[in-house]
Amino acid sequence: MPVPTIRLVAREAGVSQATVSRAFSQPELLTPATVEKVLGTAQRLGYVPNQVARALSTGRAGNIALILPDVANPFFSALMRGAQAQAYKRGYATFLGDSDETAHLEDVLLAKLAAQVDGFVLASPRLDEPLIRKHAARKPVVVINRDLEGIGRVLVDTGPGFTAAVVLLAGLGHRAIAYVGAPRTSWSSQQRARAVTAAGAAHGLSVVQIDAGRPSHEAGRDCVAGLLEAGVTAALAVDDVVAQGIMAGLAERGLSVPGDFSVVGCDDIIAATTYPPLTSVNAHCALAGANAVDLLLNGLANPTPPVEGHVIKGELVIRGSTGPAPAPAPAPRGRKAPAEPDPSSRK
Amino acid sequence: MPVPTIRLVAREAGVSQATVSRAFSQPELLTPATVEKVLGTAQRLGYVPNQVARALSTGRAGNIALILPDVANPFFSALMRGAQAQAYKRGYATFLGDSDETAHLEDVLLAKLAAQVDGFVLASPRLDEPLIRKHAARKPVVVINRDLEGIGRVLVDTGPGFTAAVVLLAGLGHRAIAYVGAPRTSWSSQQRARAVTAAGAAHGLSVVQIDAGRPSHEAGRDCVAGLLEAGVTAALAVDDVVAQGIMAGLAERGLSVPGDFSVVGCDDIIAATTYPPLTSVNAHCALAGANAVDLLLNGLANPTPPVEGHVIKGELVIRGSTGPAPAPAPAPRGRKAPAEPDPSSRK
DNA sequence: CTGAAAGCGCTTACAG
DNA sequence: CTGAAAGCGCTTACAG
Repeated sequence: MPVPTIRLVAREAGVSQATVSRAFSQPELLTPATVEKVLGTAQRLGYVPNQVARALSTGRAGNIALILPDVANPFFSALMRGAQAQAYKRGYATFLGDSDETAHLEDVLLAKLAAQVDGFVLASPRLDEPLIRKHAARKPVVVINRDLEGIGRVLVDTGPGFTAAVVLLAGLGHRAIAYVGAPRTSWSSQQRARAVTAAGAAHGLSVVQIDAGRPSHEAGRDCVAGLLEAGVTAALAVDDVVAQGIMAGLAERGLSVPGDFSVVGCDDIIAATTYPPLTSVNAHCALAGANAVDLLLNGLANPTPPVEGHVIKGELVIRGSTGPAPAPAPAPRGRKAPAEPDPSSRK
Repeated sequence: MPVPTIRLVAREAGVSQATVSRAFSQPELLTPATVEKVLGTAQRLGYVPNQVARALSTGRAGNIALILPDVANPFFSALMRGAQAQAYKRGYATFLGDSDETAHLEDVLLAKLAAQVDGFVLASPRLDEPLIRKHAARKPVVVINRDLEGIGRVLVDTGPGFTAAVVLLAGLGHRAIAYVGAPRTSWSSQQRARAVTAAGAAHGLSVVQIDAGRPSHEAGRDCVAGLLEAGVTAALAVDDVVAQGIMAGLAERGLSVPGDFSVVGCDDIIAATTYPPLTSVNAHCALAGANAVDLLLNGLANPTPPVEGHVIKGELVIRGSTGPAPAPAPAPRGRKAPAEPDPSSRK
């Protein structure tokens, strides 16, 4: 059963192809009666305008593409959900390109999809700046969490949230903390590292930085040895996945959170579901995705779009993974220590 | 700067459009010298064949669409990752449609994308059978986790895994267990419920069924009251997200896993990252996605594709959320009980 | 308000 | 092995 085309509808409705076309794209040019007649027979025939033909004719594809490093990461799947929903609302379909954290694949995906989309949303691109600019020169591009002058961008400012987290930890008596980050290429991680360093200095905390590599649960777990060696009592992680990994690594060693160690994450997607629930900086992932799509689509509608930078504030959400600093075990001080030996050694 | 078209390349290379076209799509029909000449000038001009025009002309889009109920669910994001990667490998781009667990949106997405894709992968469709068949009659469709005669499908058979889980629990001394499922529309949930019921009967366990509604962390947490009321000592959940929710609900009430209660999940994406790590049935999500794409694409290549059903076995992975049944508290039995009172009440 | 016709950038029988 | 030409299904000035 062949798909009905505009010709068939025109013939059946007794009008020209142009009229059928207008009934769908510019009904205000037609008599209500004509519109109704055309739409009616279209409905009856199951006709839907062919997007491909429309795209070739108008030069507008009605599609956008979202390129991201890893859909399996909750931050990006939440972001993708927000982006896709918003694009759908505005009549656009969404391509997904997963670059597997690779700059090269990102480049290839951009090139391959260019002809089929009206614009791109690049979430946390791993591409270097010149290449991003090259693609942006050919097709409208909005980047998320990358601050490039002259390119539309949505930035989730998690700095204040991380600062608040450091203040929280300082207030709880922690003196030595760590920031566990992703590789240098990540704008977000750099931003968070800076906030932690600055806030730590301001509150007299010593701060060590650890690079976990590709942000994953394993990466978090694997850096626990380093954390303990460094003698810190709290860690702020680049995201919740890494934070959860750190908690798992601590649990493996019999350390409890927050009793023995405090952990802070970021994104706040899985944070409420971990055990214990993570204190985390909310990154408003879905909103970031939706805003990026809006920025892109508004730019398309506008002949000379002003380049906008949209900033979303990420605030701290305090849950159960942060608590008072543990009393230092190796060198107990205070007068009660000698008078009250460890109960476990009593027997 | 206008995008170069086939005409420009033809003129510059001193050949016809047909020759340029062939140089890209069927070079074996041309002299190597001609191919080289054409490709050279194309390269120099920055020419890339316009996919949209090609699609209109050939009727082949070079795209597929993946429709799923919720990208934010780890099962589907993992599946999407596998599908997208495989499609890319075979030269296809992937549209994502998130139906938000809604049959209607699924229907709309199918219709809107139909003209732009060569086929669909429907993961756990919420659509009723007649509508799925309607769409399958127009465009090649492969469904995942839905058993529809005559339609290509990939089924993850988690039945044996759930059976193994029930056997495990029975061996650990549990006598009353629960299956916490999703709504009736889910083929997977029905399959799992059947396996649990059958295995429970075979091993003399009493089995209660609880419907958690839309599978989510909250849904899992919310059904804990019902679980405890029902007097069961273990729960098997439709997926890991719900299982994790159940663990959270138990923790809220001061119950420990697996000490006081055992929990089993399914999918095995987040299972290794929860605390305690979940005993779970591996659903091979990424593989399912990749296989579905292969099935679809192989079908496209084949003039009269044989309808295949591809079955993936899901096996049980035992971790820390399952343990011996707790001794029944209200009616302690055994001779030692009176002789040895609870130590905590001693003081 | 509506229609006839050209054109979007390709592909592909059909000739030669 | 290569070219001229029709056609894919729309949209949109241009007339009327």
